[in-house]
Amino acid sequence: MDRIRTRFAPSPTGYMHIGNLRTALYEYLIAKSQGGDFILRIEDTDQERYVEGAMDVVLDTLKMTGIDYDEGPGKGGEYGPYIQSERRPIYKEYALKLVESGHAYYCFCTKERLDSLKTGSDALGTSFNYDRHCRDLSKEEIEANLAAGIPYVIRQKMPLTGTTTFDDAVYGSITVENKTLDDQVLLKSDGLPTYNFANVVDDHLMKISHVVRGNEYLSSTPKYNLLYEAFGWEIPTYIHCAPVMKDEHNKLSKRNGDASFGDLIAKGYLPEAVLNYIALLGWSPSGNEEFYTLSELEKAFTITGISKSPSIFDVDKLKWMNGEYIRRMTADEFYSKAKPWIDNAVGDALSETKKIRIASLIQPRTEILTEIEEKISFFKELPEYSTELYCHKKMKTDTENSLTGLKLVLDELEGKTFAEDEWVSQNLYEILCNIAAENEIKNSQILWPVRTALSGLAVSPGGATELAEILGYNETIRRIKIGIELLSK
RNA sequence: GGCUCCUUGGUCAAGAGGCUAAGACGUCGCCCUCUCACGGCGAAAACAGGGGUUCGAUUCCCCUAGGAGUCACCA
Repeated sequence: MDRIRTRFAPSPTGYMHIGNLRTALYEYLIAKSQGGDFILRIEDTDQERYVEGAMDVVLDTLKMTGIDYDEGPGKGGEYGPYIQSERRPIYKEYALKLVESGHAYYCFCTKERLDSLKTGSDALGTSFNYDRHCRDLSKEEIEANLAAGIPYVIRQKMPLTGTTTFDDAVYGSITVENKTLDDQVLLKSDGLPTYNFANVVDDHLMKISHVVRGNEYLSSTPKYNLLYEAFGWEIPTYIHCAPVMKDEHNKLSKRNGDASFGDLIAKGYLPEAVLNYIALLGWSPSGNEEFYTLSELEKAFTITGISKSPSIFDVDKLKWMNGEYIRRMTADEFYSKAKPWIDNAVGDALSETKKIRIASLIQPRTEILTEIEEKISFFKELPEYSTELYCHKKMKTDTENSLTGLKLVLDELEGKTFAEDEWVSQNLYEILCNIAAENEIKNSQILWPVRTALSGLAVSPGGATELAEILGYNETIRRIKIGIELLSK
């Protein structure tokens, strides 16, 4: 069997679509799971869509996710160039070969003629097919038109009868009637190939063995097959993937304002988590394991696990998985990822040690990195809060006993000096619980008021004594006094 | 509209003639607990509908319904 070779062939739009990234992933995995090659080819034959810097988006994404290509722009390879606009002369040459062999023909129809055909078929409510007006022009007519410089396109000459069958590794065998196939344009009047034609030529020339793409191409695949046959080329294995959806009816798309890969990263998702999640969107491993690194995926991936029906992108599950990745990090790893966000939230107010302590508190409470800031900004500045916060049914607290509790704590702590190793959560916890015991009240009637006074929030990343440790003695006393003052009004 | 494809819980999905129809997210409940989260335990929740084939269909076939894709000198 020949070497497995797959390719990712994005058109550079400056937006890394999640569906495209998933296709790239599958292409990479199919190749790598068999020890094959993964090629990057840029399809930029549509000059109108040219976007500055768009190729960098593709390159950066692949780099960030670890999807490394063996051949492609910037890397070279045996079958370059890998940018379609640099391959221009190739396509015409192959189109002409098809004309010679009788599988394609010159078409000199004007835009106006085609438009009127189209409006005619629209009126009938039927599909538009080219009426094959130029299909059987005589050699003389063609020569004359060419000599006169009349613009032309080259069209594929479809068989008029019979059927064409192709096999897809996901969808199985699909057969269509040849008479439903349009004599599609292969070479445009500007001399550039259409996507369908360039794809076939490039895939063959680059020795692509497995063509992986969205299932929107399923219906044009018979035309591909006919092209391969006309050239006498070996037909690749087709693998069509169902789309990634935003909801039941709509694809995930830039038009709908849906997040691109870059957007997700900016929102605080980790590239590994995103990759892991989308690997599972439309593909299922043989066991129940859901967590895979890229190299684990390379081992586990199988084409038979790809599903036929569309998958809805579930942000909730991605979030959960991202949180799971965060929780599985070592404390050091998490701190280095979280540091920019922590710095942003608390500035220089706290020492490095305190920040590390904060990181340890928020690590199990963070699903995406962007949540960090709002969770910890109270360390820097006590928010304004309502005394309602002191009332908690389960803690059996109200504004009155909270005031009492805070006063007891203040009495106990104020004026005392604490060594550094004494002002720690564990020790403070004992002190506070002792206060409760001595006064025969519930622990919660001390702890809840203190936690509330220190955070000014209904929920906080840590309990009373953990917050106190980080805030330090002075700030703790200050915030307790503020609480007492508020409750005394 | 023609052609092609798809259809298991709210979501991702396993299952390939006989199963109490997996697992995960989410939801809900309980436990743990200095709030919340983490963690632990548990619950509710699905084979689109109708016909066949078969001793037996989620699984095979047909039809219906619903959905998607495609029908460009766009990719």
